[in-house]
Amino acid sequence: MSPKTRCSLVLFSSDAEQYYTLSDDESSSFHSPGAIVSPEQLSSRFGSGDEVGDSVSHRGALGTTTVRRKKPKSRGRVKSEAAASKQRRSRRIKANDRERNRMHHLNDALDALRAVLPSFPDDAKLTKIETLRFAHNYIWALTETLRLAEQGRGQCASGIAASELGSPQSLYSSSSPDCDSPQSPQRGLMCRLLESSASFSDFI
DNA sequence: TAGGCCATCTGGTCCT
DNA sequence: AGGACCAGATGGCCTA
Repeated sequence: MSPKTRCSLVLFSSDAEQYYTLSDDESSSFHSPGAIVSPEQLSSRFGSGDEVGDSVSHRGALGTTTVRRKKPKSRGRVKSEAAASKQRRSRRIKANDRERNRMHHLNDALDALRAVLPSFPDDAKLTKIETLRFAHNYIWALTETLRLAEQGRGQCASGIAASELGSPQSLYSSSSPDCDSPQSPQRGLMCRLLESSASFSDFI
């Protein structure tokens, strides 16, 4: 499935792989939805973490001492609240960025999993839950195939009627495979896979 | 149009 | 303090 176009504002950071998305109220202060904003604009909007902090630490022979900067007599509390707000916003943006990357990595792993699962040309891309269920049942089917092969029965590659194959959707089912049923849909599909899937044959 | 799927944001929690 | 992980909320896109 191709990435869907989103209407939220996308911000590019210095890292080409990273971008930020702002909520509607945030993006409204920039340009129209979908506008690209430079890192300079981003930092001017939210500030950087370096701006936060009102004390300086020194390391000396007697240990670490902290020298507090003189607070301005006026606006002191207002400024610190603003700085704290800026810092929270900065942390939130960083956390959002990490979370986005984390989910991208998770999706990459799901794509990798889809790539090793058998599929047919006319099949639509599996959803996330279908991929996990398919993988679960596929592993079960492989295990069963090996077990039967070890028992020397070898009856799987031929002689399975089409009516026994079951729906491919059955592999996406959330229900556990029926390990005791000799004619389970999973087994039928496994036979179908054995006969038609080159990648699966390579795997075997 | 309702429902499914998805990406993203967000706040909370746990861990280092 | 900051990062990883999680679950809930939200809104967009797509399809029956």
